[in-house]
Amino acid sequence: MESDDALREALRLAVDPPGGVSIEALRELARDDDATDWDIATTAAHLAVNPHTLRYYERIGLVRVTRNKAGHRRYDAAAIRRLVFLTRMRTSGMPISDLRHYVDLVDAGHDTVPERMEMMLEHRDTLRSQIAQLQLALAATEYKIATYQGAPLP
Amino acid sequence: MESDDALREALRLAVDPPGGVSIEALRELARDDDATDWDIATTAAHLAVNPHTLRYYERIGLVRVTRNKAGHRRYDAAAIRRLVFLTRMRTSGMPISDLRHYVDLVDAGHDTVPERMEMMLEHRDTLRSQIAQLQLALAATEYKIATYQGAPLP
DNA sequence: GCTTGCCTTTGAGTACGCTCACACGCCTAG
DNA sequence: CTAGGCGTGTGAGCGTACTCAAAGGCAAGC
Repeated sequence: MESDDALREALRLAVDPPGGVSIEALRELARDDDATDWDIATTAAHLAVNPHTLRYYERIGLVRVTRNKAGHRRYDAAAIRRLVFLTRMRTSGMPISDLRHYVDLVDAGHDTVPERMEMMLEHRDTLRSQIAQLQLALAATEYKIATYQGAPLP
Repeated sequence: MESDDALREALRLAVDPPGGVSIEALRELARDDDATDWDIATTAAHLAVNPHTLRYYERIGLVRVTRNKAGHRRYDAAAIRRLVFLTRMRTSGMPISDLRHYVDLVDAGHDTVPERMEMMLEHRDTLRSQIAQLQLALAATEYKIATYQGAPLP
């Protein structure tokens, strides 16, 4: 039933919000475990990033990706999960250097959990103030809109 | 009462949130109108930007700034208001090129109100999805934190 | 008078995060 | 068998938005 899979894939791509893999797609990837590894194009499409970016992330050590016998990248569920996390952190403004440090900590094992938590706590604060800033900007924008709607004022 | 002013200024600087002039400070600036123009250092401090950035914004035509007889910039209430708006738009990700276009429209007069409103409507949408993205990132971050707190899990 | 410090202009330099060019390899369809 | 399409690694290039360097001016305090 290959066309069935293709159809489901197309539907999923059409439905998923831009800029993120859906939770459902991720869950499905986790369910059948190792059979459904994605190639670089599929992965890039789901994550809404450039395939070049995925190669770049691997080059700088953010993810390790296995290869098939042709030497092509195959992204398994663990890699996708990490990439989802990484792209979320990136789109929320965490610098690449911090992410490199973070994955180094992950690779170093359980002893680094306190430092990782410290990083996440700090990022949480950053995110909260970012959201607050954006809400101010949104208010300013809506104020302008209201002004333009209300009066022919400059 | 110059030391009084200085004291109030210091207090205001201490209290204002980083990354923004307070509404109160702006209102006061508007109240006594032309007497309280700010120099570049004061303006930069209130807007939480580098003085170099203010010169840059003027250079590329985002603001017009008057000079005192020594040739130094003096930011009046109108300039500050525009800069507050500009920095809000910048911190919320509007590109400089769009801002240039926007101020050109403002300078071109009332006829451009529809296009300006169009820009603001579009930016409002951008902001809303940005906020949604950040809230996803916040949820992911809080999930990590909870994981690290709950179990000594990777 | 001279130093100190903040200001001026202009052109150049930097940081970041991709993004691309190039030269080549594998696999499938016609 | 060969052409098309997608993949590979590596070094170089790019866009954005600042950020700084250099050379000099003015004004107040010692």
